[in-house]
Amino acid sequence: MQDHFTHVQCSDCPIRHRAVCARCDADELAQLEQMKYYRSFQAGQAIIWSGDRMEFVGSVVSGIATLTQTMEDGRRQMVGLLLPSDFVGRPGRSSVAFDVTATTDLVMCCFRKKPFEDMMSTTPHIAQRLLEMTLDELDAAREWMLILGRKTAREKIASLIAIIARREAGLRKRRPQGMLSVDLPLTREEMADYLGLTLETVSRQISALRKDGVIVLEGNRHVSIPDIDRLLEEAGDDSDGGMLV
Amino acid sequence: MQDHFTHVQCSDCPIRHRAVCARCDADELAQLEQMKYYRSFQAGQAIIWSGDRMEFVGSVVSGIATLTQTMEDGRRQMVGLLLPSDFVGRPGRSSVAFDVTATTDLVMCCFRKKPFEDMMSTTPHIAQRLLEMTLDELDAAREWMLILGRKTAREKIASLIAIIARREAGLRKRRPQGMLSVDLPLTREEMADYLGLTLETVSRQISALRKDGVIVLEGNRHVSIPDIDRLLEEAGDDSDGGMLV
DNA sequence: TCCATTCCTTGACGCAGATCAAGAGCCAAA
DNA sequence: TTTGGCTCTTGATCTGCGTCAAGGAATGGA
Repeated sequence: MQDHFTHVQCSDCPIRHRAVCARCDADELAQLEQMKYYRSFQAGQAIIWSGDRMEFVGSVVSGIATLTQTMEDGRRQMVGLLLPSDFVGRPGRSSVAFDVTATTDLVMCCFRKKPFEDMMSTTPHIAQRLLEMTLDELDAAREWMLILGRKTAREKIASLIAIIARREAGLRKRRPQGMLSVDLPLTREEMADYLGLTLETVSRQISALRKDGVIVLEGNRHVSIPDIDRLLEEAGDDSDGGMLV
Repeated sequence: MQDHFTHVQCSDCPIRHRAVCARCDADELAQLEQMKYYRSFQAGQAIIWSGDRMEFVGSVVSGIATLTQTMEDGRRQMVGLLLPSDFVGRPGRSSVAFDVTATTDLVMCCFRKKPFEDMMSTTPHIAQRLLEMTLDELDAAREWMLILGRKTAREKIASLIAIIARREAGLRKRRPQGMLSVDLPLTREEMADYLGLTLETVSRQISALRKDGVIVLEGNRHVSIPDIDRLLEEAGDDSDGGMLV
């Protein structure tokens, strides 16, 4: 069931052109090839706990992970959603501030932290790409803050579906044709943690969007979107801001 | 009233050791010195509008700016708070996604975008420092997401005061002695935009924290904190997480 | 000195979303 | 086939915060 990835050549890697190594040339890739190793995680398994000493950094190759923060009384907020090619870990700091958890079976391409940091200081291509990725994440976090702070429950759900559709579209090569459709990679509870809601409210709002014809459900997890502009309108986004398609 | 900053030597600059230029050596500083210029903004004045073409990047030298996002119907969320030494602008992208506004009189040290980008690609010290600063901002954004998504109004206010106290403490050299005290650099409405609340709720919760002795007000803007641990407890933070003092 | 403006506080009331509760659908193990 | 464990849906009720409204305090300009 689970891919094995005992060792894949970087040149054959599915995330070769999107990950931290995207700008590396053949020499640099060979150097990374030396220090990398693959690691698999099962759905639900912790990758790192907040406060843990972290001995590696790396990229998600396949599967989905979440970054969450939990308060003492159990309230929980998701603060990052990691798809293939996303980077895990913070160079220059010994521990993480958030829990990282695999929500599906997942494979990571790991680098031991020290050699990677050393390489980063001598190889501008890596630091440059990591800066670019971090700036993108910061933009996404800020968009997310608007959702958390100011949007209604219905708008939050519509926004989440739009975001997932956009990210899925970005990962695939081909243009989506026909009706746009998305597999939600999260349970209702995880969506609630993403959006600062309860799982009951998530369920109710999904039902409401379905009744109103904004989305079509096939099973619990699969969503078709008859009219993407309608969805973006429900999300409260500028009609042009989507840059989807 | 307003500082003039016609031209300050980098070596005398108050943010020399915290800004994007922190790691630059004398040569690199001389190069930056060539391309920099100062620009002043009045309280309330826009620095850049969302979507504008941006012809410069730069550092806040003195004063405070906010980064905000606004929905079509006027709902507004602050997504960044810029204090002296913070960086404005995104290398490698031609426009900004957020409104940047001076909330006090403010001085920026600006670099024209193109020469700065060119220098970044040849001077690792700048890209490295910018990466570090961006990672810090991302951490702050994620902490903020927990506040927006899961905290109560009272916890939000306590968290904001704690954050401002922490950042002010970071900017000053000397250890604060005696009772910790903070000047709120924001109006009630700006605090509301920061926290995803209304200004009325902000006002009510500040009054409540005052009545309960968690904070002491002197005027509307000045807050003293008799017991920082009590404040952090009210903020819902781990007692140890503060790293203040 | 007076007035206008901006910022802040406080009260009354309503509603969106939380909480509490029950049960349905689905899958895997017994 | 039954049982137990998830995940999800839906209903009833409660409550924290938003909304609407009025007025106070501070500041600056005429």
